[in-house]
Amino acid sequence: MSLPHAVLGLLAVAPGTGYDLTRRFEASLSHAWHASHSQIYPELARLQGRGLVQEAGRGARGSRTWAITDQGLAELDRWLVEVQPNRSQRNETALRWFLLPLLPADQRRSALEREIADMLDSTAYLEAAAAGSGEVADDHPFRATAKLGVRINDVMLAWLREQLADT
Amino acid sequence: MSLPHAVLGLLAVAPGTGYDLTRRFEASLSHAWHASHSQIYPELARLQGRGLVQEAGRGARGSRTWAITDQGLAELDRWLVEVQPNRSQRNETALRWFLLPLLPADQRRSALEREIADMLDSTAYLEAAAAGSGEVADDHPFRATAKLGVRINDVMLAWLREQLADT
DNA sequence: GCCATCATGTAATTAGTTACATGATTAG
DNA sequence: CTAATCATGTAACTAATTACATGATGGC
Repeated sequence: MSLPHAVLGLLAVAPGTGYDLTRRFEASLSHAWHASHSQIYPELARLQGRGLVQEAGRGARGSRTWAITDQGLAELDRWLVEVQPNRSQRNETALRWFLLPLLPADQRRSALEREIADMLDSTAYLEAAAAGSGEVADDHPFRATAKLGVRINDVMLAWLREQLADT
Repeated sequence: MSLPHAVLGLLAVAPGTGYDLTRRFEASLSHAWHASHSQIYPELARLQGRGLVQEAGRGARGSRTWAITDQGLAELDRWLVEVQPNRSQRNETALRWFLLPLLPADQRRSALEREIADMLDSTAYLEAAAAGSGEVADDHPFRATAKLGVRINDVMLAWLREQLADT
């Protein structure tokens, strides 16, 4: 279970409110992890209970800003270094691409065309992130993963076009 | 929720028992979807209830062989063509790579080295699958996704090595 | 006879989604 | 004044994991 470490990681970059974290999951972590506010608020409470985050102040509209503690940083490092990652994955896109050969040729072609269009959208989005569009600090190394995403998309796009040509 | 369609897809390739499907998830679908037998048996019962699969015979040790029905094939096609895929994902590897810059340089280097080793293992496995190692029928186009996996791994490996060089 | 593998299920728990519920502030 | 956005939470439900439970067959 990686949600607590995703939250710790985002708070290690900068403190923030639950609402703020929800947007940061969406903006900078959407290719790696997804979490909605209904998961984030209870998780912040649990992490506080474990001493890994603490309230760093309250703002307007009843907002609570959270910061990672030294214990939280230690736990994040431990997880990155010691815990062997769970490589099993569920990826609906990969599942679809795997099953696409089951479709008759004409339906397969139109499905491939839709996938190509979606992939172009995704690449445009990641290129903006790789160029740095304010979601994270300007020179933050996190942008490296967006660049990786662009390269992976290029490979996937080329593959989709080959499949289309072969159909 | 894609589990029912993953099961239908595997049964569209060939009929099989719940036990058999469990192994096929592991062998040919592990890069796209993961499911254990405790999910598969109840799912087969549900699909039977919806008329999308049917029992195609019983074998030794109380085994039940399942086959997809025409209704099941129609549902699978409909899902592939009409349902817009859920692109939100959770990928622990991507999360780790995203958070790696938070580690001090020496720990980051050893973490990157471990990732490189794991990636080489994964590539070896996928290359065997792309060459065709009996998991699916010999000329089955499903092998195309293994080839895509190899190419993606190449890009990821190059990226990891760049990160290591920059650390 | 015993161990590996084949084979099927259920129960308890944890994780994640969707829906419900409420209220403050700000820009137009 | 009103709509968008900021802001936080809980409840109900669905999906997935881990643990429990049992038994057959085949090779050594």
